[in-house]
This record gives sequence, C-alpha cells and structure tokens, in this order.
Amino acid sequence: MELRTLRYFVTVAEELHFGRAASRLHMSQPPLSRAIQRLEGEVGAPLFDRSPAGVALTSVGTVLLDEARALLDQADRVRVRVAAAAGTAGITVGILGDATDTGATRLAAAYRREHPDADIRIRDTDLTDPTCGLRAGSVDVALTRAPFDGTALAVRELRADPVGVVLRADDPLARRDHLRLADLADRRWFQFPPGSDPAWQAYWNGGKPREGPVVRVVQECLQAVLWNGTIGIAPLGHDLPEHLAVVPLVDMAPSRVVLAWNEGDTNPLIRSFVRIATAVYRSTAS
Amino acid sequence: MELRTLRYFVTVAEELHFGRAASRLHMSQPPLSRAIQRLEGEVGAPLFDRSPAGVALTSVGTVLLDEARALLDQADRVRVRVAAAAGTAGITVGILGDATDTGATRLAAAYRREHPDADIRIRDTDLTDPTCGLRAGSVDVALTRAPFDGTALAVRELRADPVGVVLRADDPLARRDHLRLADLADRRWFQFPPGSDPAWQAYWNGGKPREGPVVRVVQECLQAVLWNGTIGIAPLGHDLPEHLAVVPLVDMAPSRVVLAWNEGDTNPLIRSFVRIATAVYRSTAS
DNA sequence: CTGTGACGATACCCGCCGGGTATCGGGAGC
DNA sequence: GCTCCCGATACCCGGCGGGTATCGTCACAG
Repeated sequence: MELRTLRYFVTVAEELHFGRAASRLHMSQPPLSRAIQRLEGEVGAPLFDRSPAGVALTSVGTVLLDEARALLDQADRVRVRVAAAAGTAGITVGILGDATDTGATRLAAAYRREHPDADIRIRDTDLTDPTCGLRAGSVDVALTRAPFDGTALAVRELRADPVGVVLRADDPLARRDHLRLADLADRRWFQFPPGSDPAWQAYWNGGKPREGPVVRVVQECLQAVLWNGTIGIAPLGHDLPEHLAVVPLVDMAPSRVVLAWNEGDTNPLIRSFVRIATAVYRSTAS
Repeated sequence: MELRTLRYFVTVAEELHFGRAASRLHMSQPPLSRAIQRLEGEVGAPLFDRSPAGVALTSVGTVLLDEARALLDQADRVRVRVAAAAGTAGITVGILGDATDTGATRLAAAYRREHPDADIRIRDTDLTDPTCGLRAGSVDVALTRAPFDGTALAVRELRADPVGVVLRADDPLARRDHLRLADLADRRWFQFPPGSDPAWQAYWNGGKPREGPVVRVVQECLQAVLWNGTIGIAPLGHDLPEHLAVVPLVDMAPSRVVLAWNEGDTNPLIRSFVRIATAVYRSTAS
C-alpha cells in the first residue's frame, strides 16, 4: 500500500472512469487497472463495482477514499514541514492582473495559516501571459484564467465567471440587459500583442480573429474602450469606472479561474497550495 | 517519498547504524544506503551526519523522523480501518501463562480504544512453548518472554523483569536477601518437556543443562518446588503462596517480556498492536 | 438482430529500479 | 602500519511498473 498506489486509487475514485483517471495520471489505462487490482488484493476486498453502466465505489472503497485522502494530505504536509526545516520551503505565486478577488484573499489567509513558516512570493503579471511566467520558471503556480496552451502544465479549475462586454456608458448597446456575440460583429476588438497565447487570444476575441488596436494590460484595455471605441470583454462582478458599462454576454463561455503549475514540479508546497485553493473556492459561494 | 522508503529511514534513524538497520529490514546494507541517499536527494538536505565516529541525525532528519513516524502510524491505521470495513480485521493474541500483568491489561484497554471494531481473540498458553503457537499460525502475535528461537519471527522487547529463585519458605536459602547461581549449584532444577525450545530451556536453567523432574506449566512448576524440592525461577513481583518465598538472583539475566510475530505477516493489526504495546509499556513505570 | 462504439480486462513486451554480491576508502585502535 | 569497522561505490540480475495491441462485454442505433 504505497502512496503512489493510493494516489492512483483516489484519482480513479474521483473520476469513476479508468480511462480518464489514467490520462489525469499521465499513464495508460492497463497499468492503472492492474495497480487497482493489486490494491484490491492487498485490501482483500473489491474497491470498485465495475458494471457496464459504469464504475462505482464499494463501501470498502468509500472508506479507503476518505482514509487515503487524509493520508496523502498528511504526506504532503510532511514534505512541506521537512522542506521548511531544510530551509527550502517557499513558492512563487503568479497572479493574473484581474484574478485577484475575495477568493484569492481567503486563499492567502488559509495558506498562511497552514504553512506559517514557508515563504510566499507573489508576482503580479499583466494579461499578456496567462501562465504568468510558469514555463520560464519565474513562478511556481499561477492563479489565472483559462484557456491557454496547457502542454506540460497541470491545471485545476477553481471557478467560472460569466463574462460581459465592457462598453462606453453612452454606447447604444449599453442599455441592453444582455448581448450576444453577433451583436458585436461590427465592432472593433482589441488585439493582444503578437506572440500571445493563441487559445488565450481566441477566447477573449469570442472565438474569431478580430482587428483593432493592440493593447497590453487591463488598464490599457479599458482605455482602449474609452478612447478607441473597441469592445472589451471582462468577467462580470468587477467594479468599473462609471463612464463604462458592462453588459452580460449570454453566448460566450464563462471565464474559468484556474490554478496552473508545471507538471513535473516536485515542490511539495504546490500540491498543498492547490489543495487549499480547491477547498477555499469550493466553500466560497461563487 | 514512498512509505517503504520512510520505513527504511525510520529504521536507520532508530539504529543509527546502516548495517544493523539493514539486517532489521532483512536486506543488505548497500541498497539501504542508496535508498537513504535518494531520500536525501528528494528532501534536498542530508538526513544523517556520517562521521567515522558514527551516524547521527541532522536537524532536518529529526524533523523527518517525527513526521515519518506519524505518517507511518496513520498508514497503519488506514489499513486497519479498511480491513475493518472489509470485515477482515482481527488478530489472535497468544499470551504466555505468566506474562499477564498490569501492562497487559492496559495494553488491552488501549488497543480496544483504538480499534473498537476489530476482533481480538486471546489464547492463553502454558510455559512449554514461548512462541504460543506463532509458527503453527494459531496465533498472530505473542505476548511472551524471551529467549527463544527467533528464526522468521520479529521480536520487540517491552520490559525486562529481574528474576528470583522460588523456594519453600522453610528453605535455609529463603532467608538470604539475594542469591547467585553458584548458590544453587547442588539443587535440583525442573526440566521442560522434551522438544521445548532449547534457548528457552537454557535460560530458565541458568545457562546449563540441569536435572530434575519434568514439568509443564507454571502451576506444576510451583508444585515441583513444594513437593520435589526443586528450584524454580520466576520474575520478581508476582504474588506467591505464603509457603513459598522468592529471593532475587543477582547474576542471572533479567527476563525480557517481548512481543513476537511472524515476520512476513501482513495483518495490519499486528503492527498497530506492537506500536500500542510499545507505547503502553514505555509509559508504564516498570 | 447486428454493427459499432465505449470501456475495462488481458496478453505480452521492455526498461528501470530495487534488490543482491564484491569491493573500495577512510578513520580508529591495537 | 596493519587490521577492523562501516558506509559508499561498482556492477549485476530479476521483477515490477510502465508501455501497446487486443479482447470481451454491454449499450445503443439503425
């Protein structure tokens, strides 16, 4: 009953699907099936009911799921504490310009409480790079928004925000109580600087290539709305200057707030951070 | 940082000697050294100071030792709880005739408290077989006394009792406040039945082959003292009938109360039982 | 009723890692 | 200086954890 096996088990128990669990674990399905079979042999009882309708936890599996999660969490804490003793405990968190919100502050507090002796370095980044410098290694974990190229990154979704169109308050469309992308077809959209993540650009452009002035950061984006009359897309719920208005966009996919980190990173604080964040955001009424 | 590696680490930390730790782990020394080196690489700091004077824990090692012990204990509890859920939790404890004492009752209570839903089957055995039927499989763990042939058994010492000579109260030696083996050279000693463990017989005979009536159990042993005038050896601190006296034997090795179990046994309750017993006996003022 | 797709299990292969033995190196002590 | 002790290193081997290909079974569509 090694920790690795338990991680496999927990993943399968969460997915209730061997194939998906295997891909989450970056392995193929057969070895995962075998590992679970071995674990069931060790435990002496089946952990899953494999019926054609799908995979379900047995009662023993339910017990093991709780226990295994607790054990794995404790194992993470062990790693963190030892790293703290070795003086190597600390992470750099990259935060996308507008991802800061009440969830982030609660996350910071909870993390501080659990790891009072580990360093936290915060790096605020602009909207140009949704990975906040993850790939360059300047950041260990990014609190950011999807979508972006996730190659070699692990991503955990925390929340999804509906989005709206930011308009000048005197724009005729500003009086509508909701809009569709088609309503904006003839507007000028801003452009991200060249080299920006294509998936990222595509999302904020409503899925199509658009034309318009090139902007770099949130503030410039808002300025562009004001001065250039472009369209701005933003998650709802943000305060805006009063001469700007935001109208819900009903046919655009919500903006997903996510955590991302480099897949192979062994810094134990990352896993811990992700766990805490998941719990905090789950308990935060969206 | 798998559990197996942590077990290795804890063993080395307890022994502070790679060779001894390796033999306790039933492996050779080089793979153990490598495993520890890998662990140190993972942690990012040395865990031991290897000086020619000996091996010592570093400060990081001390932290990891505490954490690893706690984690391994929890892992054991996980296994027990899952076994309980699977309905396969239970152990048979063999208790040597005279090993019952206050320690054993506290042990039973503590065990019951930690594993309320696991079966405990108790099997009282006579003094003939110090392993209480471990090898035959009729018992999972034996609360008994050393020494005995420990091949394929794991043994954990709990306590050492000084021993004394049991004599008829009217024996001239009974007035002495202590005795040596030499004082008993011309006495008749009882014999264990043929086939009894040689190390066991040798111990209770003071290290030499002796002659005398063959006895089987404690009661018969005391009867032999009374009726046959043999010598009896017994741990101090037991109540005896008033027509018998016990005089401390100052040059005989104390009798070690030990737990023993079959080395390869995977029943998770065994490890848990051993851990609880160790804690209980350590806190029991001998 | 049969073709097809989904999904977990099975069969089989390979590289690596966790075991082993033999030996080295260096410090302590007679 | 020789020897002993003890951890580290070198090197080898079998098994296990990974992989791919395929099967068996069930659900569903037509």
